[in-house]
Amino acid sequence: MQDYDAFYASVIENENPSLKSLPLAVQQKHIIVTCNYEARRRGLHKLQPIREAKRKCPDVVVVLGEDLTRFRNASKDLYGFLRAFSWSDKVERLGFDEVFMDMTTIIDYNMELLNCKDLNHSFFHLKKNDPTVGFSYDAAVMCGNEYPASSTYLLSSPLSTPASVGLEGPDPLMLRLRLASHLGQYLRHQLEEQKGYTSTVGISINKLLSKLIGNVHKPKAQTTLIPLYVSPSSNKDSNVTQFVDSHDIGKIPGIGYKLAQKIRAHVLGRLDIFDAGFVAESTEPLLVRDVRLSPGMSPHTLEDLLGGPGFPRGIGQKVWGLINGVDETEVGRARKVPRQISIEDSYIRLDNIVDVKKELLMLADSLIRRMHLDLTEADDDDDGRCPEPKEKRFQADRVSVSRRWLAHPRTLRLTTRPRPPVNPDGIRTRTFNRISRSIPMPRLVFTLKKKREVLVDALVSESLIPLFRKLHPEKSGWNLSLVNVAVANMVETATDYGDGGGRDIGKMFKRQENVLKDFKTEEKDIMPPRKGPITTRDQIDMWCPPTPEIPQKHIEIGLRHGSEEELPHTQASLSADDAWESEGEEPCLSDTCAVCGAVMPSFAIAAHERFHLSLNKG
DNA sequence: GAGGTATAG
DNA sequence: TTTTCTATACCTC
Repeated sequence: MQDYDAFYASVIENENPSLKSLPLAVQQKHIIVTCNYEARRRGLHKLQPIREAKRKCPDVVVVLGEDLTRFRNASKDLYGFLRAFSWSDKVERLGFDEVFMDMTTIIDYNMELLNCKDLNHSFFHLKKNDPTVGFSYDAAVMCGNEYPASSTYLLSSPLSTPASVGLEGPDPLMLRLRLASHLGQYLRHQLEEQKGYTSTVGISINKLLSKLIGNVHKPKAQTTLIPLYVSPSSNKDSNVTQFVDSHDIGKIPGIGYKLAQKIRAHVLGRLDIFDAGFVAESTEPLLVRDVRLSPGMSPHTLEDLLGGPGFPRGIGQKVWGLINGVDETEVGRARKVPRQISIEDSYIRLDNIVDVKKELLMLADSLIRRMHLDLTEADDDDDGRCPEPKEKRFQADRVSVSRRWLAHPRTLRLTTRPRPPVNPDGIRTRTFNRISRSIPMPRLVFTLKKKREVLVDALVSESLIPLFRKLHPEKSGWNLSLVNVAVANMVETATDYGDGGGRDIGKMFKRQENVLKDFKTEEKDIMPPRKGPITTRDQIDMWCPPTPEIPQKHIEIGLRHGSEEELPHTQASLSADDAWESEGEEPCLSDTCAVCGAVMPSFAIAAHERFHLSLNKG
């Protein structure tokens, strides 16, 4: 696991390097959301009220950070940078500033190339096909910090830990972790030199442990957790168990506020026979060790204790694993588009429809900007996803000005957080809850031709205001502390060529069929009945270029490009957009051909692609 | 799909 | 026991 040090503050510092030596804090509303390490040295910390921060450190530089655009962009950039080092694409972002990387394959490869006779002069290979790319390192030693600290065993064996050298030579796991530590060091240096960001890294055998171990030395550092299992006959705990045991139960990732409360109530409640009610409310620290060793503790006990509404099934097993240092969850694969996009703002008081509409306009505007940024790409061959090297591709002699959708969200959602109603008698406040209403995404917003302002106005008056009325039917009496607008439930457009290998038209066809199923149901759901019968033949004639015109060779070199010559994008795009705009007339969903990238109504896709397939065969 | 809960940074 | 502005996974209906 890798995380960028004081991320928001680092982004600001990179934009304005003169700030680097000063105490710097990033403000959202009335709090400091994060601050650099100089500010932390002076007593500032995350989520601190600005008043307090300014009192403690009057010369702190405060930067407003409610607009997350620059942080999001920096995060994306760094993520892309790190992702390029992965061979498996198992690179998962957690928030804006943390990245899990599963480096198993690259470590495996380098383990095999290791010369056991001369570990000191090893070369770490970063590319399979180019043996010159990589860096020199000493595979006989760990790089960076170790846990437990290396000094605890250096006395007995200067080059390796007791566990790493047995009768049969170095422990392979130990060796793997050493390689990982050098890779971690390399990545941190690259990130700093090429991108200007310092980071801290935690290295271990699963997500849980790599995250926890990364916290041991910060910032600008790395730590590797050495499993160091003692002999099985011994009663002593492994390093892993000792390490996890020493954490507070609530500090374990995956065990949040609610779970920690329940576990505390259970364990402390049994220990303290007096006044269980008081203890149950307690927030006093409770170590993982005390939970693990508490009487009757087992996966089943935990399932009974923790299972229930709001929690996933198998939570008992999951938590049991966590408190034993076991975490089987895979590092997620890099995704092309996010699952959802949401924009929100919080308010001191928002209690009338005029202000609400103003806010909705602002939020909707940001949302549409973001949809264009994150859900579309340049409609251009050189978009970075094409697996062919540049030279092999056709040089596009046209200017690419248009964009195409990578995914269409199916759902639009509005959520609000009403301010807890003040009951006349007491301070009775129901839990801090958000409520939401959602509707199918209005297709108008997928138009790329209209001015954003037009789409925003339509979205607000035709969708968001009605949603708001559903949430808050009363004309007054409400007071909101937060409003959020989100799009979710993405349906990816099947234009993905990037499976690493050659273009398998059959495979793409299969994928496209799956997506089509999706659109077919949608057609059934929202398309009005047709006025007259449209035959399959009609559709083919409308959207398929004549077969004999395209030479076979042309297709093989550049499928998409070749076809675009027959069906120029601008024309296809125009037609599709026209379809969007003619609301009542003949509305149809637009889609993009998986083979050539041409845009056309989704009903025409299947026939159009069959056309490609027949070309490929014959 | 719709609405909610929990967790994370 | 929540501040901010997000994002994800998974639950029930």
